[in-house]
Amino acid sequence: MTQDVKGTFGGALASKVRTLAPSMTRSVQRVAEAVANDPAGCAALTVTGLAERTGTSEATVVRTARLLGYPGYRGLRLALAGLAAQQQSGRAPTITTGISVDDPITDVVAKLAYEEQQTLADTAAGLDTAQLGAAVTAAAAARRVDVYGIGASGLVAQDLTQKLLRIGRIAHAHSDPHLAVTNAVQLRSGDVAIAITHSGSTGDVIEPLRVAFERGATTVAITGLPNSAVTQYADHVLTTSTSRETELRPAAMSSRTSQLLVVDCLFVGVAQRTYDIAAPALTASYEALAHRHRK
Amino acid sequence: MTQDVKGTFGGALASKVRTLAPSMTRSVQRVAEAVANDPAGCAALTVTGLAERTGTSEATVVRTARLLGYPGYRGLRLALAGLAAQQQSGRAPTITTGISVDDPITDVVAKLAYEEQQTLADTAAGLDTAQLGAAVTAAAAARRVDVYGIGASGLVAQDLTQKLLRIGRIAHAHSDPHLAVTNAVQLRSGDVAIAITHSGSTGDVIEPLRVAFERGATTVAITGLPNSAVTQYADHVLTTSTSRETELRPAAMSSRTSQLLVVDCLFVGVAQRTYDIAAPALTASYEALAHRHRK
DNA sequence: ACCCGACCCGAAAATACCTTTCAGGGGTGA
DNA sequence: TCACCCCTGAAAGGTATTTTCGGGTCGGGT
Repeated sequence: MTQDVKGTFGGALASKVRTLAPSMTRSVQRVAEAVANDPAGCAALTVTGLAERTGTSEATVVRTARLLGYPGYRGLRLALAGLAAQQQSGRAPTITTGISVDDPITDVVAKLAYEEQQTLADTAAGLDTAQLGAAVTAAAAARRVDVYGIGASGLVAQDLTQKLLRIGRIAHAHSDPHLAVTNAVQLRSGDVAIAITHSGSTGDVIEPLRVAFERGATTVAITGLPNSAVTQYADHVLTTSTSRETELRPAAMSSRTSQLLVVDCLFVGVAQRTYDIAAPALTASYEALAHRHRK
Repeated sequence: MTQDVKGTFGGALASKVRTLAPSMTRSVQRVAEAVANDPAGCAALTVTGLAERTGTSEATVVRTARLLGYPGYRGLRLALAGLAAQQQSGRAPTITTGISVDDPITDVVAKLAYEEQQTLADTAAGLDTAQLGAAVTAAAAARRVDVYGIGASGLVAQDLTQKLLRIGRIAHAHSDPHLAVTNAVQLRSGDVAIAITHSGSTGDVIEPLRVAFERGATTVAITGLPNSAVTQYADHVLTTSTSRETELRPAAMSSRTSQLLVVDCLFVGVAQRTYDIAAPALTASYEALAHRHRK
């Protein structure tokens, strides 16, 4: 950090200092300047501290605060803290670039959070609610729901399954391609099969969906590429966002966020449609867990 | 629940209050709520004033400030002033209430996306980067990393494991409590054990962490309640945000988002520290998958 | 050149505020 | 029912802030 770049902020306080400067005595001016140049730093100081830093006395500091229109140093300090916060938050949107190797950990957190937020916004914007509604309707009425996913998408599949089970739906997640196909054969009209694949071309996931499709089940594809292979066997296609991946943030990471949002929407939708069953089921599972923790 | 209008702002402080609320006593909670609901108003009050307003004593106010992570009331008050300033400087809160049964599907998508974004922001704001850095350093140097998680947290554990494996780290996820303990016994100094539990009181997850802790491994807890049981065996605690859950959006959902962000940060951090190994490993796994899709 | 008045300024007293200690009270589990 | 623990507020104890006050300096007048 360079030494006094801070001085150029355009707060109301700085202008007040400038206006009043001519009518100030030397010592008071020193204090006022210090305060205008580094609000954040001064906010952290006590009267005594600021007096020392400016080479003056406590009395002078208080006088300065009064002159600037505050009831005392306490008031000035509060205002300073506010300024500091604003200053800091104004600096936040400097996140444009991706994550690089030498980013400090603080930046990593900020950037990741920011990117995931972007992903969520993109997904929400790009989601076809008509398709989603259809998928929800089908899932809410289904005898059973099978979900296929492999690798990172496999976890999303399990997440969906866990939640559907919680609200009394019968759901299964399959990561094993063979078992998936074996189970898909059991499906028939009125059942629902959901395939989750970011690329849309994961053979191991497409295959069971194809089987389910041919057996007459309602099929749903959650994918980032709406024109990919998987969609040809899908009655409803839910599109996840394909945000750019950087070297340190592989595709799996952003696609997962996106997939989870879609899956959550699906879940909440189903819960709404089957509220009479879902609500007590949720309560029951909540209590069961609470009991477990208590013991 | 009271129906204060102001209470819906999404500051880091509000989320911290929510996070810690369960572990708070009545009086402290009263103070915390007052502070979260009206930062600006409280910033203008002295300890005595705030004590009177909340019908408690000065001691309690100071205790609350400490609990929220400030050195004393002075610190809290400064932070409050900052918040107040930020709040005032043009912020359109767009108060979205929770999701209700009769929301159309379009609203569900929008609200879910918004809430998850909030969760991300809160998590990022509340994450202790020093703790995170320490955890990263330990994980980057570890001989092996074991991750414990059950239920929804189990999926997060698997997610972390998958990613660490991708960059050449040796990692295992355990959802089976018995196997987890059995494996924990194998750990020793230089190894890392990570427990993921939202409530912080999941016995099946605490137990293996305790074992790992006693065997001399570096232990990390990822939890929403930083004062909970799990932290007593944790060298480093990473706090996830506890956003309010609604009936249709159970805790598992928001905690998952939060946990995943933390896990991602951990992953990226480790990838940075071990860049020479991580980068080629990522490329290799990417190509292996591309090849698989092509066929 | 000297004196006088006005005004700045900082040391120290006075006060307000914050923090800590301590003992009573209420709830909980045995 | 009893004992225990932990929360809680009253009051003592410490800082931080404010006020007071007297020394010092400077400019103008004699």
